[in-house]
Amino acid sequence: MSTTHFNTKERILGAAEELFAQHGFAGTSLRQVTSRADVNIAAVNYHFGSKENLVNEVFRRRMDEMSERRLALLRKAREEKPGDLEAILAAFIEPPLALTLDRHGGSAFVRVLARAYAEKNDGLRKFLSDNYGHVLREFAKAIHQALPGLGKEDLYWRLDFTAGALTYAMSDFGLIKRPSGVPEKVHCEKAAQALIRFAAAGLRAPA
Amino acid sequence: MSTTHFNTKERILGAAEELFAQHGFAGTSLRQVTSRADVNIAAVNYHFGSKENLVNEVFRRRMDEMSERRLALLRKAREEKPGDLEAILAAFIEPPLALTLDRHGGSAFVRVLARAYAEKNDGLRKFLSDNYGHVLREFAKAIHQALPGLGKEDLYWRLDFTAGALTYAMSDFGLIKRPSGVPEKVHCEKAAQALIRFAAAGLRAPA
DNA sequence: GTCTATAATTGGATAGAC
DNA sequence: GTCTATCCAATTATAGAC
Repeated sequence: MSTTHFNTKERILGAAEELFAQHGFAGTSLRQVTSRADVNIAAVNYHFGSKENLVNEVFRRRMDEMSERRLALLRKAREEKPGDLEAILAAFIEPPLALTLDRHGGSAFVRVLARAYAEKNDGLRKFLSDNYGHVLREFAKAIHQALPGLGKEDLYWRLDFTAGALTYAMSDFGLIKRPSGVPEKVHCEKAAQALIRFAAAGLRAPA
Repeated sequence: MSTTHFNTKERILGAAEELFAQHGFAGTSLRQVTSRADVNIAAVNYHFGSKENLVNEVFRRRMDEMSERRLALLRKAREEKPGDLEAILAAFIEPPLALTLDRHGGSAFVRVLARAYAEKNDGLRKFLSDNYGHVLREFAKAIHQALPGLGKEDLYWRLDFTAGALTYAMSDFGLIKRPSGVPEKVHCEKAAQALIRFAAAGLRAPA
């Protein structure tokens, strides 16, 4: 612990996260990373072994926390408001959106996440599916209980649509740009509320 | 015209499209492209001048047709079924999904499109926004007329969510995989119907 | 239009001193 | 743990023969 944020390893992770968000994984060179982190080029291989492993570690650092937060909120929602679809969706949506408000570069990570969805092959998708796939399955189970009338196939389609909408919204693609008068925090809360309403209505649509 | 599909230029475009879908733009080298297209390495610079321009041309080839098809269907929907939200959404969703059924590599292009959304800076986003942004604005207008009660801000949010869901669904990320017993064509039509229902319900949600 | 050959640069990774 | 220096493979791009 202690000054984790200022040692070499953390500086590399932070710089890599920002550059991956901006230029993608293949589009970012280790030289750019070490230059931005203001560390020596050899440090990345010393601490991470390879570029591929650096990519994985960039994910692990945020995903572990985000997944636990999602599952904790889901557990709480199922206890306190059983069958409440909006509460389930909030548990899914809020942790990633909260990252965009994080003081320390979490905002870059949500765009890195969007990148990951576009990566087709490579170890990365397997890494994510292996380590965090159970989270998505847990949410599928909860929504199935909240909407027992919805068939499995439609449920999966609509979950995919929801994940796509979330990814898109998180990455400030698209039409919506934060107006300069509106604070980031307010903008994010609006996004979360809008998405929960949209997805809840979509999930409840007649089959 | 004539044998456009078998000359060098078209072969390069086709090979590039497939590789871009699989490995991204930065992750694909021109040598991979020319190797798969079975043309000489120098041909790509002769025909396209640079890698960046090749990327743009890969987009132009499909986007021109797709955008015209979207606008034509939208025009038809507004004439024949004025105010019919589902018809508007169908006009937006069907052309890209139809590409996945295209005999000649259109299926790769939809994944290339998803890649494009993840590209943050670069000339590509500007190229797409400059050349095809008016299509999205046209759909925004149509939906605004179909749902006059929906405020501008919510409309834009929900349009972004819809575009995200579409992108995600097109790219076979996520949970849904086509079962081996189901033909591609049936799978795509199911996806389109499911998405139209989902998005229509989401757009109609109370503010 | 297509080829060979090569220039000029940049990439990931490592060896070895400190 | 951190540095310099370097290796070696791969990249984009071009020059010039055919």
